[in-house]
Amino acid sequence: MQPDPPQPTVLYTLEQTIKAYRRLCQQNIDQVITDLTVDQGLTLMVLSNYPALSQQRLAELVFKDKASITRIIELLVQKGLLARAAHPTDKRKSDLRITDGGRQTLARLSPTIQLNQQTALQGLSAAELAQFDATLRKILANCSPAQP
Amino acid sequence: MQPDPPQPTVLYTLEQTIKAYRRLCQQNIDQVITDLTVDQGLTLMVLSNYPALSQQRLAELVFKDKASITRIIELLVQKGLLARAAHPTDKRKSDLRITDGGRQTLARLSPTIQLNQQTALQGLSAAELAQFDATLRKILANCSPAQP
DNA sequence: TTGATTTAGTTGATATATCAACTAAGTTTA
DNA sequence: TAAACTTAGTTGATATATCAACTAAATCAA
Repeated sequence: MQPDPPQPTVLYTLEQTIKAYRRLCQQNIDQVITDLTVDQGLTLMVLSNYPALSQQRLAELVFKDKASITRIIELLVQKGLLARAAHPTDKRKSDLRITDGGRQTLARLSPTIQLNQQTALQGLSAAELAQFDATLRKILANCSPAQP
Repeated sequence: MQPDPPQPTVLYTLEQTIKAYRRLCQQNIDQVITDLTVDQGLTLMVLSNYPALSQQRLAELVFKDKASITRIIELLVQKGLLARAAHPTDKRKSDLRITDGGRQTLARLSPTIQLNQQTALQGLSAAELAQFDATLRKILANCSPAQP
C-alpha cells in the first residue's frame, strides 16, 4: 500500500511517465543492440536525418546541453559509430559523419524506435493525442522563460 | 529557424516539457535558497510529510533509485538539513530526522513549490488538467512492465 | 536452531545534466 | 587592421540515473 503521492499534481505523474518511457526504450534497445544508450541512439538518429549538423544545432534538436553532446559524441566515436573530420570552412567545428557501423546500428535501431512509440501510445485516439499535445505545449510555454 | 523535431511525437515534447519544468523549479529555488537541488528539496519535503519513512519507501515516493536516495540523503546530511539516527528495532535501517535547519529550509521552500506548480499550470482549466492527467496515466500504464 | 532467502542500505562504475571556466576561431567595430 | 566581441566546442566539478556487486541484518524454512 502506497501513501498518496507527495505532490498530487500532474507534474509528478509527468516525471514518472517520462522515466517509465525512458526505461522502456532502454530495455527495447538492449534487446537488439548491446551497449548503446537511449541518448546515444537518439543522437545517432538525428545526425542521420540531418547531415552536416553542428554540435550546437544538434544539441538544440535533442534538447541537450552542448557539454552533454560533446560527451555523447565522444562515446559514439569510441564505439566506432561516428567519425569526426575537419570542417571545411570553420575550424572550430568538426564534421560529424556516421560510419558504416553506425549505419548498421541505426538500421537495427529503427524498428525499435517505432516499437517504443507505438507501445507508449497504444490505445490513444488521434483526437486524444492532439488534445494531450496541446496541453503539453501550454505547460511547456508556461515553463519557458519569457523571450523579450 | 529550426528544422522539424527529430521525433515528431508527443513523447519528444514530453521530454522537453519536463526538462523545462525542472529548470524553472531550480531557478525559483535558487532565488530563495543557495545550494539546494530540486531533488534534495523534494526529498526533504517528502520526509517532512511522511515521517519515519524508510529509504526504500522514500525512493518509491519520489520515484528514484535507492542508490540515488542514499546519495541525496548523504548530501542533505552534509548540509545539516537531515540527521541520521539508529533505527530502534531494525538495525539495517536508519532513522531519518529533519533538523531545525532543515525545517527552516522547508519553510522557505514551501511558497516556491506552490509557485512552480502554479506557473507551470497557469491558464489550464480543471477539465483540461483532468483530461491531461488521464492520458498521461494511460501512457504511463503502457510503458510500465506487465505485472504477472 | 541452523541454513537459505530476503530486505535495507552502501558503494563502484559509467552515462547524463548543469554550470562555469576555458581555448580557439570567426566576426565586428572603431 | 587591431581590439573587442561572439561563437563552437572542450573540460572540470558536482548531482543524479542506472546497474551490479556487496554487507549486514532480518526472516523463513527444514
